[in-house]
Amino acid sequence: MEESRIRSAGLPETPNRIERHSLHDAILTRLRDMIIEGELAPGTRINEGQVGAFLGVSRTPLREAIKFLASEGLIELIPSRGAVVKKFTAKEVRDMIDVIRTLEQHAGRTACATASDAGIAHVRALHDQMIGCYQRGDRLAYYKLNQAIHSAIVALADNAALADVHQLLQTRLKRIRFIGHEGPQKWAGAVAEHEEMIAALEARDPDRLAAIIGEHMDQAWNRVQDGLEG
Amino acid sequence: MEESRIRSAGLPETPNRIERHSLHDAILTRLRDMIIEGELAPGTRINEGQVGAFLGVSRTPLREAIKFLASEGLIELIPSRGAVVKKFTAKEVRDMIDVIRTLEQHAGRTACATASDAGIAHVRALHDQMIGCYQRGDRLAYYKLNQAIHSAIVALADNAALADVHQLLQTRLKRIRFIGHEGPQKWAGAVAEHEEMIAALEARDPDRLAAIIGEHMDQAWNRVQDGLEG
DNA sequence: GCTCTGAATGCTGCATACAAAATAATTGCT
DNA sequence: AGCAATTATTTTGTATGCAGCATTCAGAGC
Repeated sequence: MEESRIRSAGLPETPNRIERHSLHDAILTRLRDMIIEGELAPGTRINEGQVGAFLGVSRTPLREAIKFLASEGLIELIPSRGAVVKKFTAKEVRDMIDVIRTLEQHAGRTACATASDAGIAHVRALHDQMIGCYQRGDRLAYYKLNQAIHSAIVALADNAALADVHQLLQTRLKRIRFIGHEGPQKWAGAVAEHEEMIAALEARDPDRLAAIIGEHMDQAWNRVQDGLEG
Repeated sequence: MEESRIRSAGLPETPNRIERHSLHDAILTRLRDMIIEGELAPGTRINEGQVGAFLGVSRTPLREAIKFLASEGLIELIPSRGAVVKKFTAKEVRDMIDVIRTLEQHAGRTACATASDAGIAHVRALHDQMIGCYQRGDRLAYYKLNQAIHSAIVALADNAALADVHQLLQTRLKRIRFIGHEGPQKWAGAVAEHEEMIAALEARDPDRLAAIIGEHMDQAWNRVQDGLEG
């Protein structure tokens, strides 16, 4: 029962068909990726027919996924006119980073007080991996591990709501950060800041950790800003 | 490119097109209300056929609304088994309040620095109204104004992302808070705390404001806890 | 030449129809 | 009677069809 399903005739050769068991999750992830990677640029109106045919699914589950992403803030719903990929202004991006900073600082403080040694060691392990990526110059893997580390620190706080909202904003920003290619010296700086973060975490020094996170997010804003202005 | 808008030039800027999003928003609000008011109790499995018939809509837009609410965290999706109203544990509630405290404190600090006098005056006005509700013993109106005030303070920070995530958690908590009926003395305490909050805001004293918000959220947790156990 | 009007087209929003999965009911066997 | 297996029924998941709104474009009127 491999290919017995929908055959959208006459569309791009590459089978972009979806393989998972639940279409809902699959469409969701696929759409998110398409938005993050810029395949669906901000401001783009999502044509249900076209996108549905492209993904090889009918409009019904696609629309459900669109509604879900709309609630996540990646997509904007316009009455009787469908959905467009949300376009973020510079201020909105700065505001998002501002909130993420607040959340991570709070998470960090909590983590210093409550996290297990094993949990902290796990973050350290991720960090070591990331160092490897840096030395290898593997930007994509670095990028992913970077996000993973920030999420891991938030996870140390053991607060589902905190992790939720952090993840939400992180997702909204992903496309933006995906663009930001900092130069080598800034990259080195970012790595150094990470090193300091882990150190403060291992020392369980909440104020120092919060301070570094604050710095780190400021830098993130600078990098993004450069990327936005070109 | 100037978009498609400038057609009939003499008419009001915003066409009063209330409700052509019709069903989607309507179902959304209705479902949220049903959940908040307990008509759909936590843990309840949502039968699409029944609920759809009850609301007088077909399953298609209902499912879209369910997906939306799932993304908001009010509903949980279980593969091939539909949707159930999310049931929050005591820890989850405490964690949500913890995050809300952090967000409101940050909002308060920002507001002290950047809010306009008019904006602060508006919060004061809401507060005065709320006092009226308190004196009249109008719990429902008080409850709604209470939420409005907290949202207004967050709004003063002029940060859309902040407002978004705050609103998100606020919504998740609504049903819980809706239950919590504190006794008269606690109610009086809450009113007093609000008074202090507004005062600190008018004085633009960020640390004091943050401290009071912290206290206030601790109290909120107490009240909720009583409600959960009582 | 320009604006306005109205038909044509495409797309969204909703409902219905159909397929697959899960739950409930029933039968058959020990 | 108890339990397993199987069938029936309910419910979810997906596709398709249809009506109405929006956008476009052609032509009439100025």
